Amino acid sequence: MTHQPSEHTGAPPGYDPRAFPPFAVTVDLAVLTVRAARLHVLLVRRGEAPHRGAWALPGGFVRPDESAGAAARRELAEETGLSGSTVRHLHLEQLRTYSEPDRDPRMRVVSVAYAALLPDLPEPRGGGDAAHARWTPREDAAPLAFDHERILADAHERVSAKLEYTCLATGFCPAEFTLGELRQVYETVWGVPLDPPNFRRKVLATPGFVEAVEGPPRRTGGRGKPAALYRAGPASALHPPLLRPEGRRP
Amino acid sequence: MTHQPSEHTGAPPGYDPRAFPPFAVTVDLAVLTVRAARLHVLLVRRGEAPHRGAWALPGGFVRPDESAGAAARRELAEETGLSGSTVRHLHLEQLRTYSEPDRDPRMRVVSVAYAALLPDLPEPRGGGDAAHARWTPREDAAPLAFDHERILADAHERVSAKLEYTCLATGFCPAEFTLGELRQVYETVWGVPLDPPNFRRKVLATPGFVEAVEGPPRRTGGRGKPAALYRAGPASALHPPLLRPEGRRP
DNA sequence: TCCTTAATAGTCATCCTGACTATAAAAGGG
DNA sequence: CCCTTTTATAGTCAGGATGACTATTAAGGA
Repeated sequence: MTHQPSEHTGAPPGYDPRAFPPFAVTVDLAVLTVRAARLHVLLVRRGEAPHRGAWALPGGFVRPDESAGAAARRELAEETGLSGSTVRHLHLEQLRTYSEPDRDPRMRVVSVAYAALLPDLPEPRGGGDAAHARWTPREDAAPLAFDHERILADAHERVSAKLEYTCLATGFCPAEFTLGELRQVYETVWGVPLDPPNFRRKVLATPGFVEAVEGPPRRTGGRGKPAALYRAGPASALHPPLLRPEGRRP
Repeated sequence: MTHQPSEHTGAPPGYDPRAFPPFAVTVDLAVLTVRAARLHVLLVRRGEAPHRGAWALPGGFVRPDESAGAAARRELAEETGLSGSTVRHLHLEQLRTYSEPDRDPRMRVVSVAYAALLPDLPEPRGGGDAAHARWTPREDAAPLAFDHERILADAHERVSAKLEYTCLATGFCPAEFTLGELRQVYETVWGVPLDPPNFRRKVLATPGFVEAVEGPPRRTGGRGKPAALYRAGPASALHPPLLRPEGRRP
């Protein structure tokens, strides 16, 4: 990137280097969490045209002195009210960039989309007036403004895929969690039930995925035998991967 | 996205919707091919400051009326002289967007990077004055202008990963190819030798990956027993994946 | 003709996974 | 207090997939 306009770039001859085509650059965030065994996404209600009153993914303009990733973290902090330290450390994944010329009816805007995973469910308290932010079940997130349904679908697919070969799932969990909760994350994001013994075997057989927490098997909450607690381990990748059960042969 | 500047986006209060921060948007292309059992990348020599005279990835400004993907295809056609039809059909993969504020010393430029795979080795004949385009062995592609070494590294990693779970490798091959040539693609991109019988077994066991070509086992070229010919099949994904031999346990 | 090279056919043991069965430890209802 | 329900956890078992090898076939070159 950052090319000089010149003949071979396709710019018109005699093109002035400073007279580049002007674009606005924004970020859009697909912030996901697992809540009550359902995948939720953070949505805001638009207060401005176009799509005034419609639900949309949070986002905003990239400022002149920050990268798109920095803008995404700033917007995330503003929308959720999470502490700077929390936002600074959580996983932000750049999805892709959407640049169709007609994405925005007012002007040429390209948007860099990010996906973020949040542990539990801190009700969003927008930094300023953002009581307009709400957790919405993923399947209820329609219609959305602009091409945000597409972005959300891409985010969902990317997260589903990354669960297969990374330890990302622990990002959906609190600091200490049970294997049942971790399994719930997979089942919720993938939308399929998993066999508890097999899931347990696989997770425990992957070095560095999770670490046992010493204490008693406290923290039941519901019925059933109390489960042991684990925390996220140092590993970041899964070898071999934990594949979605899709190629099922009966 | 395409957001209206407003208080909750982080824009200054009273911000005028049209006075968005101005950015230039470019595309950069990591065009890869396998040539003489080595991975090559298409580089151009810069004729303008900054980095005048340095090698760089081909690319250029996105025009006001085209998407980044369309700009990438246009630039690719201009740099390689490939036919419009060829360029229109080959696989272009959006990598990610690079937006560090200091990427370009002259102005604020964000660049959408793409990776492309080309079959054999059509010596690049730039559309206009682009005799400045050259195939360069991937490991010789340094130093490069701007952050292009980083982009190239990201492209290499992305392609390596996609070879594992997609049929992308056939994109490096001509219309008809031998399993040895296909294996060569994997070995070259991954930089590791693969066991020929095992590779063959895996490829043939994946439905739709390749289809046998009827004719005689023509097209030898070198020594050894002549190999049967295949063409790309209809499948696009590999289930289960063909994983890189990295987690080797001795 | 002998040697080298590369494709292709098989073998074998191991690892991983999906499908199940069984046991343990809680909560809740009668 | 006993019984049922629920969830966690321990094992078992067969089949598929893979890595490591051996063997055979069919060219080219010296």
